[in-house]
Amino acid sequence: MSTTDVDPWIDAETKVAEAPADHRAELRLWLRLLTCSTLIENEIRRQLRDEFDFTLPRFDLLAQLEKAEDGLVLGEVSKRLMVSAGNVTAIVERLLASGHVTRTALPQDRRTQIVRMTEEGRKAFKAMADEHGEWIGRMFDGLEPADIDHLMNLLGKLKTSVRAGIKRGEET
Amino acid sequence: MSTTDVDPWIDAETKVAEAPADHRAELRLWLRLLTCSTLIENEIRRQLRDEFDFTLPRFDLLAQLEKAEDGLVLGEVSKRLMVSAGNVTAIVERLLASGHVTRTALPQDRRTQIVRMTEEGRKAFKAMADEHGEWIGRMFDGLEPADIDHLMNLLGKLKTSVRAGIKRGEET
DNA sequence: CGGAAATAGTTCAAGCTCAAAATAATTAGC
DNA sequence: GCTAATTATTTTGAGCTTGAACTATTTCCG
Repeated sequence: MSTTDVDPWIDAETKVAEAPADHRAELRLWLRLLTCSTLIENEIRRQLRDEFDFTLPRFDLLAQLEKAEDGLVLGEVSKRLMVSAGNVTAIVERLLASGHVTRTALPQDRRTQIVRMTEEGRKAFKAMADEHGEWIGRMFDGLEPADIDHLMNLLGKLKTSVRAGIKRGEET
Repeated sequence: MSTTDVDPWIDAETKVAEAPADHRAELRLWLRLLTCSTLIENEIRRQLRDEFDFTLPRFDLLAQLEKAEDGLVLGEVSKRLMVSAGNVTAIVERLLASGHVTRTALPQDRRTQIVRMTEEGRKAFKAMADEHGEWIGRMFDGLEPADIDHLMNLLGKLKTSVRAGIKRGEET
């Protein structure tokens, strides 16, 4: 039924010759990777909602602003969060309404909007980020420091590989 | 500035005594993990859309049905995909409209609905799954077999750790 | 048996997400 | 200087997602 039953030597030969590679191991790895991030992401959403009545997209946007001291141009936020520009517009709209950020047009180029955290935004973010660190710490608790290091390296390698693969895929 | 500069012996002592752990390395790892899955997921969405005019949630649901020969109860799909029940209802509704699946109430318990793939659904899924494997293969191309093995193990460990951490977090 | 509790799904309102089209402002080329 | 192309963002329409409230059905147990 499956190629895993047959002699590995023959399998390798036929595979190269005619059979399309099945990428079984890669697929399993992708599923496991997805499971991990879904588990973590869902837990963060839940906690953010229960503890702070806040959403993950809003938190993620604030996190970008925290890292960049002098505010960020909308397009830059979109790029960093890997979401569409229209999406950023909508989230900023809501953060504006809740008073976490301000939006100002750049005088020298009135097309571009700069988003900045307000003082209250900064305070609220700090409280959430502290807890957020605890949640992550709790979920990653079963990993040794060496595991963390190793995962960082391997995922770095994967990131590079994925970027290259996407580039190749776009040319099609 | 950071605790990484100081003597590790002193650091460990103060950390336990008073300073809240900052979980810096864990946080960086989580961000990298998230970047990887977002990159991969976005690419799969894009290809699914461009090549087949299909969405990832629909594809994921079909993938669950493919694995389970005799159809699946809605609640089981919800659990496996880690999404809400209402969400599954909506996606099944659309797959029903496009003819990829059927939905039948179980005679012995009329509350439960069983979803099954149709012949056309199975055919459409096969075509997409084949391509899907190629996309994954391309993106994971830069990883050695040993890397894949290693990542599987480490992510398995992470998965266990995360599940345990979530359980501890729920008790709060 | 008969009502209370549990279980399986659906509906709903709000928010997130995208791609495509539209708008507005700037820059480039003649 | 004036039009064309480019750039930054917003708008729009469709689909995904959630938690909470609701409906329908089954099970529990007195």
